[in-house]
Amino acid sequence: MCAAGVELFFFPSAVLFPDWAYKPAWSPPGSRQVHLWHFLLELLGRGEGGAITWGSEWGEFVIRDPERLAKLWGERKGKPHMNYDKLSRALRYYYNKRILHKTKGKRFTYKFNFSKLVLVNYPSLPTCPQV
DNA sequence: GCCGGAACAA
DNA sequence: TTGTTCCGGC
Repeated sequence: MCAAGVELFFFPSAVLFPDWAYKPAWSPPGSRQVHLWHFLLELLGRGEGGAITWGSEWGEFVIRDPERLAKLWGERKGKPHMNYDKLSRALRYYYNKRILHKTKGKRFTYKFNFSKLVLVNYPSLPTCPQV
């Protein structure tokens, strides 16, 4: 079974993203770098509130309060001057990495590529030819 | 708003 | 290597 198979096996039509999927497989003692996609899944998983929510499609999410989300992200990273312009630039770098892509036409709306996230989080899993 | 190049930090 | 900062362009 490859990673995409694992994804299909463990992902039914659930509303929330499973806990194991966004928890780092290994815990670096002390200095763990919190990645943006991990932070977003944290808030989405908690149903944090107005800042960000799941969208209509599977893996799609909508940023309801961009500047508030940016402030939360800035607090997490110790970057007091973070704003949505800079946060969204980081999101755009995910396009080529195939972690995210934009839902065109929908404002503040992006979509996760979950199978890619599984590969990033669990590199020990066998890879698929065309993930 | 959204895109992506460029310089830079960690 | 993952963002952060800045920015011209559409």
